[in-house]
Amino acid sequence: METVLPKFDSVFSIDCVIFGFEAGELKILLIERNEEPFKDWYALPGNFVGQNESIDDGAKRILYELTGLRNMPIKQLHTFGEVNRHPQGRVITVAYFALIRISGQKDLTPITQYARKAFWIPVNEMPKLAFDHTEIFRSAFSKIRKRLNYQPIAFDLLPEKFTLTQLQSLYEIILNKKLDKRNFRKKMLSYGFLKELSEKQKGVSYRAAKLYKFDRRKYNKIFQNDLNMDALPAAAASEEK
Amino acid sequence: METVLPKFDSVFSIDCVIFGFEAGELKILLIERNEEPFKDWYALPGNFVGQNESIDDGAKRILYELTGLRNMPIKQLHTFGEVNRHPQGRVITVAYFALIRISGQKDLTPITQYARKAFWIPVNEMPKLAFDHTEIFRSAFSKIRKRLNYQPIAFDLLPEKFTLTQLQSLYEIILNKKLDKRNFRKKMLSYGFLKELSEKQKGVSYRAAKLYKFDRRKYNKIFQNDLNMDALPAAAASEEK
DNA sequence: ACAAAAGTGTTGCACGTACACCCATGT
DNA sequence: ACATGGGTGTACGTGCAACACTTTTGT
Repeated sequence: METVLPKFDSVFSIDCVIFGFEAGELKILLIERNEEPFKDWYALPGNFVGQNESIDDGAKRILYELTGLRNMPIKQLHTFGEVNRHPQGRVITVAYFALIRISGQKDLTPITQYARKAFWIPVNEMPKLAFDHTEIFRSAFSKIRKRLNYQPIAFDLLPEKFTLTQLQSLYEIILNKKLDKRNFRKKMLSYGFLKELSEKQKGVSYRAAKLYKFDRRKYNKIFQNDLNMDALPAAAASEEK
Repeated sequence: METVLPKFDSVFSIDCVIFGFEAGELKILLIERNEEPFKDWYALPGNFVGQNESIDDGAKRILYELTGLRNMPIKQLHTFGEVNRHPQGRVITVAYFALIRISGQKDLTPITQYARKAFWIPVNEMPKLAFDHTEIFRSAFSKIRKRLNYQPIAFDLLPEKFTLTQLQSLYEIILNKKLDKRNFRKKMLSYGFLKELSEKQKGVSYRAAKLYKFDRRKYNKIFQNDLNMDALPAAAASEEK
C-alpha cells in the first residue's frame, strides 16, 4: 500500500562572489544584467539552478555562462532566504565564493544573454547592486577576512610567482592594517611551504626581489594530520558576521 | 513598458541539528517521522518552509512544531542540494544547528502530526537516518568541534551553574581528547568571564566543587573590540570538512 | 580510614612583537 | 650619486605544555 506522493520542483538561485587581485587592489567580479528583473543593474553573477544539477554543479555552470570562467574552486558561503528578497516571489539563493588569479583571465565573455558583460571592480568602488547582493557581498568579504588568518587563501589571488612584498601587501589590503616586514617574512618562510625560485622580478627600477611560489603539495603535507583540535578553548574572536 | 514577469514559488526545507549534554554524554535531538516519505524513520527535525516566512523564522517554527522547543538560538550551517537527496523531487534543504541546555526541557512534545515523538540520543548511538540526514549531522558535528576552539559554545550546553570539572569533561568529549586539569583551569579562569559563585556542588560523596557561572556580559565586553584581525596569517589548520 | 575528586605552581619552550640599518639595482 | 624598495637579527614578553602532590568531604 504505497502512497503516491506529489512531486516537487524547486525554484532557487545561486550567486557567486568572486574575488581577484590586480594592480594592487582587491576586486570582485560583477555582471551587468541584461534581463528583468533588475535589467541594466550591476549584480553578482547568479542565476537559477536547474532541476538536474546539484547546487555545487549549478554554481559552476552559472559562473561559466555569465563570465566565461571555468572550473573555479568555489565554496558555499551562506543561504539567503528573506521573504521579499526577489521581486518575482519566493526565491532563496545560495551564495558561493572563490578567490582567483585575475592575470591571464582577460576574456570575461558571457556565454548567455543574461549578462551584457562581466567585469572586475575594486571592492572600494562597489556600485549599488541588484537584489540583496550588496549584503551577500559584505558577508563574503567579512568571511574571507577571517579566513585569511588560518587558510592559505591569499595564494589563490596572486600570480603563480610572486615576491614576498606582494604577498605582504595583499595581506595588508585584506586585513586593512600594516604588518611588520621582518616578522611577516620570518613567519611566512618558517612555514616551509613557500618555494624560493632562482628567478627574480623583472622590469623594476630598483633592486629586483626574489620570486616565490606557493607549494600546495608541501602545504598539504605539513597540515594534513593537523585537524588542530589541539589547543584549549581559546575563547577569543567571534567568527561569524 | 513594464514586462509582466512570472511568479515563482519555492519548495525547500530546513533541518535542525540540535546538540545537548546530559548524563555526561553529548546528544542530539531526533524525531520519529509520522509521514511519508521515510515514515517511521528517525530523522533530524525538519520540514518545508512556508512561502511567507524567512528561512530563519521557518527554522524556528519547524523546530517548535516538531519538538516543542521554542526560541532556540539556531544558526545556519550549510545548504544541501544534491539532485536526488529527496525522493519526491528537487528539494534542497538548509541545515541549522544549535547547542542547548537539556535540563528542564523535559517535555519534548511534537505539536504537529509530522513527528510521532522527539527524543535525545547520544551522538555515539546514532541510528540510520532518513534522507541525507546522517551527512548533515556529521557536517554539523565537525563544525561545532572546530568552533569550540574559538567560541564559548560549551556554556550553552551546560546547566547555568557548573563546576570546572564538568566544563572540562564537556570539552574533552567534544574534542575527543584528554586535557590537563591544571592548564585547563588556569586558562579558563584567566579569561575572566567565569563568575565564581559562593555555592558549592551538592549531593556528591566526595569533596564538593565550587560552582561557576558563565558571564556573557563580561565575555562580550572582553571580546567586543576583538575582531581579531590581528595575528599574522597563521596558515595552520583547515577549517572546513 | 579510605575512596574520590578538588584544588594548586613552576619551568621550559615556541611564538609573536617591536624595532633600524645596510644592500642591490636601475636611472 | 641617488632613489627605491630588498633584505636581514635580536631581545623581550606571553602563553601553552608538561608534570604530582595535598586537601576536603562523605561513607
